[in-house]
Amino acid sequence: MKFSKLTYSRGQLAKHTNVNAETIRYYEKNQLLDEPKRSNNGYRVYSNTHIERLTFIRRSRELGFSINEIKGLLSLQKETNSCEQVQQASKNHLQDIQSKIMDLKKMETSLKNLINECESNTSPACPMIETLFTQQ
Amino acid sequence: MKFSKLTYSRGQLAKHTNVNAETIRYYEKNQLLDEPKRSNNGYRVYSNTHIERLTFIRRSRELGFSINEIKGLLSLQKETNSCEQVQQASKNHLQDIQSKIMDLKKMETSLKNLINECESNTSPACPMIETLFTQQ
DNA sequence: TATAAACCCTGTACCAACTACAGGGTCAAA
DNA sequence: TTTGACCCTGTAGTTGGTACAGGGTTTATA
Repeated sequence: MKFSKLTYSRGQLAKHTNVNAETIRYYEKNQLLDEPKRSNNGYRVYSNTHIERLTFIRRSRELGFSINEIKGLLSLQKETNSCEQVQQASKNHLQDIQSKIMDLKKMETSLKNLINECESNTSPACPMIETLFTQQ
Repeated sequence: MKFSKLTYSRGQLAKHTNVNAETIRYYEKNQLLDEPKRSNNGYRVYSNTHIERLTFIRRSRELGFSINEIKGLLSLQKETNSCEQVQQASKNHLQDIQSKIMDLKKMETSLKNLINECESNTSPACPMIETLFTQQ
């Protein structure tokens, strides 16, 4: 990916990176994104470095990394020979994702069962509601 | 499940239902749980009805229903012949869960691929970080 | 050239679903 | 009697943003 311009306003950065303009301010406030220079009128002036970094943040968010995890990755990025640590952090995160998947699959199964009971229901009471009220 | 007592303090209700005592106050403020009577000293006094309802709420939360969805279910519970509506609400919710599962599985796959690249890495740079910085 | 639209700035409030105080009052047991 | 475990209220913090309000600037168009 090549960048033709050298500087960008907040709105332009937003468009280039597919990140909401307000979110950019949020990332700055939360120290994910460096404070950019300002032009005479006080407007933020971003560089290609910001584009790269913000793209990294967006991709990491899409992978489900939290803001704090991304901070960790960004600090590792600066170090050499940090690949193992990056790997370890990612494996931990992978486990989180996998356990979320398992939780949701449990929900899915339980919910499907309840819906099936409703499907074959002939009584006036709803078996789903009944079960939720009485189980455990 | 049989209840031996007729009334409960907030802490006792919390223990019986496995819901945090502060959460009970939160549910009351958000109109999920009826305001209980008060004793002379101002303490909340709960009944078995509250136990049942709070159990319903907890079970529904465990199935991933939102507070608003639970409000909907609780209002349906009062109506007769609402089983179809309950079913429909649950099917909608099931779809939400299933799309969350798919999203997480996508994350899982991408993350696994990135970790595998790290595994076979011999260069000083971390391929995961590189990819996150440069992709798209 | 006027003016309107489209930006940019700041700070703050809102969302969900809780949790965790602070700063008090009450109650039960040793 | 005094200590600890409760209870009360209101409010702030959590996560990852989004959405104003109330201002200033810049750009496009009539």
